[in-house]
Amino acid sequence: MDFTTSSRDVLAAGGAQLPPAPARTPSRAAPAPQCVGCGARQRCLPAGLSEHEARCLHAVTIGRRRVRKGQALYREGERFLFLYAVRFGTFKSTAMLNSGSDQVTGFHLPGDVMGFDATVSNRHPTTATALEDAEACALPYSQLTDACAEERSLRMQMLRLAGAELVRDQRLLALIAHTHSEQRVAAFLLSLSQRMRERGFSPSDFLLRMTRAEIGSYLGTTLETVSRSLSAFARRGFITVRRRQIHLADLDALRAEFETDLP
Amino acid sequence: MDFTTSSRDVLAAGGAQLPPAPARTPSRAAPAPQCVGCGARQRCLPAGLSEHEARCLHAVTIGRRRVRKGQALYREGERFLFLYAVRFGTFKSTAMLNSGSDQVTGFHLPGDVMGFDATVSNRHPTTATALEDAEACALPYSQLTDACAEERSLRMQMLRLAGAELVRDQRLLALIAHTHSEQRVAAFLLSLSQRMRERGFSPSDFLLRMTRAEIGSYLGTTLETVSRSLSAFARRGFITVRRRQIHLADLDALRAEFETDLP
DNA sequence: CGGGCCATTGAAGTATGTCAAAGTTTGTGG
DNA sequence: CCACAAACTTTGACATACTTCAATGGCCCG
Repeated sequence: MDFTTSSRDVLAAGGAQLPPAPARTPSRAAPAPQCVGCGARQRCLPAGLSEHEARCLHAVTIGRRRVRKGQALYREGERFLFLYAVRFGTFKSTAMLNSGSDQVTGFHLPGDVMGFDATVSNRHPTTATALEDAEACALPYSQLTDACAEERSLRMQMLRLAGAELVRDQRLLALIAHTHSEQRVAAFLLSLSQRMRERGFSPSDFLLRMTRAEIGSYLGTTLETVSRSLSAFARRGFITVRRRQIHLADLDALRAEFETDLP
Repeated sequence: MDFTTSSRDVLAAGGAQLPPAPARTPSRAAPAPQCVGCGARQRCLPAGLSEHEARCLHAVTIGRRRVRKGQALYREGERFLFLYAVRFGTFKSTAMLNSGSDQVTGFHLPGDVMGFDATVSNRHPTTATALEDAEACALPYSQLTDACAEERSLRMQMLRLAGAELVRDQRLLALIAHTHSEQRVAAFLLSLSQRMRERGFSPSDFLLRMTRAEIGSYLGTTLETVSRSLSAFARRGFITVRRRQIHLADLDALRAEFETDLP
């Protein structure tokens, strides 16, 4: 990890943590057979693997699951059989609280691999819901761990992806535990911007696929506070907001906002 | 995972999530050669593996590292070479914030395996410090992933341990994001109590190895609030506190406290 | 085109952070 | 072994960021 920028990537997705691809294949990951032509390939499971190394994925039968907006890819409590890699679209992960309400634990963009948290109990501890029409690859966990026997680099990639999620959660924890709400919202926007950039989208203009309430739940605050923070940023000229449409007019100002007065 | 009690194990350590041992060896995990005689064995890496399965750990040279109170086992930014399994003593994990102050990201008891968060970047993103004189096993990560080639169950155990930490962080996140400070402190005490029980210590009488400030940092609040919460519990007769010595007089009342008025 | 969801904004109440001071324990060095 | 210093904890008073409650308006989808 590049520690000089770590403070700016507080909420970066797991994929953002991957080291650069080996020099041999500088700008694109080696294609696993089923992955050829997938737009998310370079941020997904085969990322960073050589062609030879990715060959062991031949043995894995990868299914595709189309999910409509609002529908669940898997639900809390379901048996754990697959890891899921986002092909396109956006997902949220949620966990039910005692009270019955939902806590949002993550947002997932193309290339993200979901489901590592199910390895403990063989049940999914969260529900994954599509925030727009989306598609994911279903990776049979059993076959995947079998494939790991052959290729050391795949073994390490699996643990790396799990570790990436761990780091992401730790940073979110630090953010929520130690900053004020405006800084959290700023960090959220910066993180999303960075993830959009990494996926080839505009880092300064994008559509929020989640509601203010979902952002609030994720950041440990209320929808009103999120809305007020966005309005405050807009008033100060950092951003333009119109409903879900976000334009980041001054990324540096936003970064400064996020870095100020930490305890 | 047992979902009926999940709400009570909010902060449970990774080890707490392991499924029961196979019927063949009901009450003790199969010994890896170096692990024979280790008190933490049943909650550690070889937990749940059969004797045959644990044999592949032969090839792993396990070193022991003695650490005095206040000293670091590894530091943030150091190269990632080993996972560490706690033999005895208590550790805290901390990450430096922008401001230079430390955020506590976890407490680790015997049997806990630390370091999975380093798999992403090949650097430790946190510092592990002993809260009392302690000892840990250093597991060479490279050898460990090699050993995974042979044994499927070891591969799964590795991912399971990483996933356990993930679940723990997610629950802590939900706790901090969605509860008031007294509930967090109650949950912290309950979690510690549970972890003590799992390790064969008294679940109702134990010594806190961490300061109020460290608890506060971990729970996203201040040392004063932690102190006030403990005093409040004591005043209501749920617990007795004397400095670091804790006696849980009424576990059920504490659970009720923790479960009340979630949003 | 209408109903429901979503977002914005205001006003008021409150939990908790902050500042401060005193007491207690632990550790250290003479 | 004692004495002093440093670190930790407790408790109080005050300030404030944020939640809560409420009302309005806009947008989208059926």
